[in-house]
Amino acid sequence: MDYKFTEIEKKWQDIWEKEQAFKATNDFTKPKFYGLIEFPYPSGNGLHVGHPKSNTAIDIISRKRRMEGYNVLYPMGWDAFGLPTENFAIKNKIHPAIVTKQNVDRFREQLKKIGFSFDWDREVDTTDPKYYRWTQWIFLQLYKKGLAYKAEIPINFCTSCKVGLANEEVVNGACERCGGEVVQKVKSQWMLKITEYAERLYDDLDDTDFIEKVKIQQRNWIGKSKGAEVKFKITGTDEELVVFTTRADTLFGATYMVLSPEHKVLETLNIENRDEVKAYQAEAAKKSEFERTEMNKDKTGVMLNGVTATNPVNGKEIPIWISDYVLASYGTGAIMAVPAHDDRDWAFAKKFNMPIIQVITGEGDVNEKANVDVETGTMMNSGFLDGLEVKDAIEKMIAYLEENNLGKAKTNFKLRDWVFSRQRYWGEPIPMVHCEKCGWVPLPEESLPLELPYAESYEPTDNGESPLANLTDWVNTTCPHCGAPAKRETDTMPNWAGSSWYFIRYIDPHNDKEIADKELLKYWMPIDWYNGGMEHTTLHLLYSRFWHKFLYDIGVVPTKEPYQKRTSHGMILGSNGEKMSKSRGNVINPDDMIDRYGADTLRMYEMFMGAFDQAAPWSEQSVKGCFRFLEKVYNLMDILVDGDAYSADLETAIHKTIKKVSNDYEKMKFNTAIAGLMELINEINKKGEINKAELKTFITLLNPVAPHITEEMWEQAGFEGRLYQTTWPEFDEAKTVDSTLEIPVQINGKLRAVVNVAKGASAEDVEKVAFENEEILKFTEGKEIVKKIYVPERIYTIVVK
RNA sequence: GCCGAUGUGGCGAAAUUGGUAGACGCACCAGACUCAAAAUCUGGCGUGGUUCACCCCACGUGCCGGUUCGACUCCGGCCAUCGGCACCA
Repeated sequence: MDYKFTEIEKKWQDIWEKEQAFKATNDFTKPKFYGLIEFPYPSGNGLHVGHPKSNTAIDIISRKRRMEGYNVLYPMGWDAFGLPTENFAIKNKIHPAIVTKQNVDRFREQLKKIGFSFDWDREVDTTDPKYYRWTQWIFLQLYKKGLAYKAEIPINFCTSCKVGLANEEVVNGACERCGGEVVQKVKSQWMLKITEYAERLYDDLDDTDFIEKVKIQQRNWIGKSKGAEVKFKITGTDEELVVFTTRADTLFGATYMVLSPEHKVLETLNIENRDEVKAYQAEAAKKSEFERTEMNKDKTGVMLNGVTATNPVNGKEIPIWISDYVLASYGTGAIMAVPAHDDRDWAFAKKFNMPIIQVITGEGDVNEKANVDVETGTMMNSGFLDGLEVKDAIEKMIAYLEENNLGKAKTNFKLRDWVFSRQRYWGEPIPMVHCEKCGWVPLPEESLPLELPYAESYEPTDNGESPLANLTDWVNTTCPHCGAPAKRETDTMPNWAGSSWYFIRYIDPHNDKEIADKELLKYWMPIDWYNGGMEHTTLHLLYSRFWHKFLYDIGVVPTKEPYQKRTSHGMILGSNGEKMSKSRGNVINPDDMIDRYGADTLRMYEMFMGAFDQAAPWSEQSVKGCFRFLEKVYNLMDILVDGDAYSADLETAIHKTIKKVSNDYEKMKFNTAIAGLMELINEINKKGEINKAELKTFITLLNPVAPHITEEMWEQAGFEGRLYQTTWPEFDEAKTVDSTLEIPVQINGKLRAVVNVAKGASAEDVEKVAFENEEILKFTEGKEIVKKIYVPERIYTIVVK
């Protein structure tokens, strides 16, 4: 029979839609499963082959869960605000809303053609005012709790996109999106205090089932360091300089201090060489943060003349420097320099002839090279710490500092607050109004959504203002507080805003009273399984966890964490092994694949191509291999015979396969699950017939991967109801083992024979058979047998001398 | 520099976590079918040696060493590739 995949796939997609096959019900009596994949950004290029990889994986789990009796929520939506759409709109003079609609329609159609079991009734779109009403609402809650604030800060500014960027969006000094040059620019920006949640974002990872890689990357990004703050008196004044150090034990080795050029205290100090300092500050300000970190080989700096500090533990007077190797944005913007045990301080000390004092024992001369290998060691030149082990010395020093009010234990994070303003059109308007009298005033919640006004031109302005600034009719408003004339905020939100909570809206997408119904949230949260790309680990994943924790704190959501489990798929590379990109000309269009081989083949190939979490190159030859397999599957209809129990000669193979496929799907080892099904079909074809019971199990196991062809076969074979409504097959552990076993026999670790024994044979049984074997006798005759080892059902080993 | 991952046939890979290395698929080779080709089916397919052939033997999972009856798997030391972070005190 001909495998007419186009016809079959269309037929079943229509039936599923008509029957609302994958609708999630609010049936609280059933256990729930909430499966999620990152909703796509509907770009003009259409669906990428990477999308189906993630989607199919969770689709497989979702389909399996339904058959296991779960109430499954597997939704889809659109993360549609963002720069590419806006840039496309500017270039082609089409309104971004229209571009978005076109792209969404295309994406939806493409996704439907692949047969994902999404509940399409729950579609969300971040650019829909009914949706972003709640994005704005969340912002207002953040504002009320003091977690959103406006600050004049140097931001990363992309000279090409003309937009401010979060630290996370700057890659090697360039804009993450366009690769344009990023410079520092001081602007008044809305900021979100993600740093207030740093500790919890770090610690609560312990309660999740995220894959280890994701946890580690998040922890590194949050960058927790335990240490101490230490106060240094500025000699002859009452002023103090506070530094942060992770190595309080090395305080006796601090021979000078360094301040960042931006340090506030510099304004008030009585510096003799003020001009020199000013010149250095100006120089540093010109450089971008990237340039400052790039030029890290050569240390520069200026010593403050006429100002010194006192080392609090030994009373020594030490000089103070400014240098751009000290960052204003981390710790206190000031450090104590311990050149003997820090590479950077050492390089600086060498260049400017500062004294180097070794305080921890170790090999090598600290005058030649800093001794930084000081996790262990004994204190020296350190007064009351002398002779202590490093670990104890840190503790003792911190205790000493606290007792004498010279400092205290302190934990610092690398994570910085989230720059939330964008000077762009295509984003959620920030629902704030600036009044001369009242300052920043939030819009009343009832007035939301604050809709994005229609604009003729949405090109960024040259002065770095948002295009909304040109819409004076919209900008000019009245103060919600006092009624006086006021101006709206013209910056918009970053596109991370809409994606930071979308999974909440899926639970109750049409609710116009609240973000989502409490009972429903209680039932559906948390998300049981979330799959997505590693590239979102430090951006989307962290931001959405932050918002979720905030919503938890104000009683909106019932769980501390949004995602119970997070997994990550490997990238699909072009057939040349390089990243797929238009410029490399190695892009595969999923539509082509569906036209030529069908959606089931596409789905199956993407699951079969390699380990799920690893990158793998595209191979059209292998796509054909999967197609051939599905043809073979379809041809099982030609050899179908009656039978309502597994036949004796296939029983073991089937039980084995049920076990393997069930386990492998759960572990996302889709490639080996499929290989298992291939093995089974090879065995069936060797036999030349399959009975109905066997077919039923076979197509049920394959269904999550290839839902269309299997549903069609289900109908053709005359099984009752629909395959998507059936239950997942069970296996009998006892029947997964063959009745006779092939036991390899090794002598001194080398395979010498394979013997057959019955299932459940004892070591004595195996020994008996083994020593009847000619090969074995050949190698054991006349030798002393030292040892015999039997690993049940695995291997039999003889050691001879 | 730091953190993480990876390294196995011509290629994508697998190995129940210490127990027959290379399952499954691709490519390739041979045969069948065909006037022929495609498709399909059957068989072969790590390297080397030996043999008419079946058999058999040795070697083989990035490199060096170790533990073990037995190592892709564990331990120690390197090398390479790819990600992420990077003057974070």
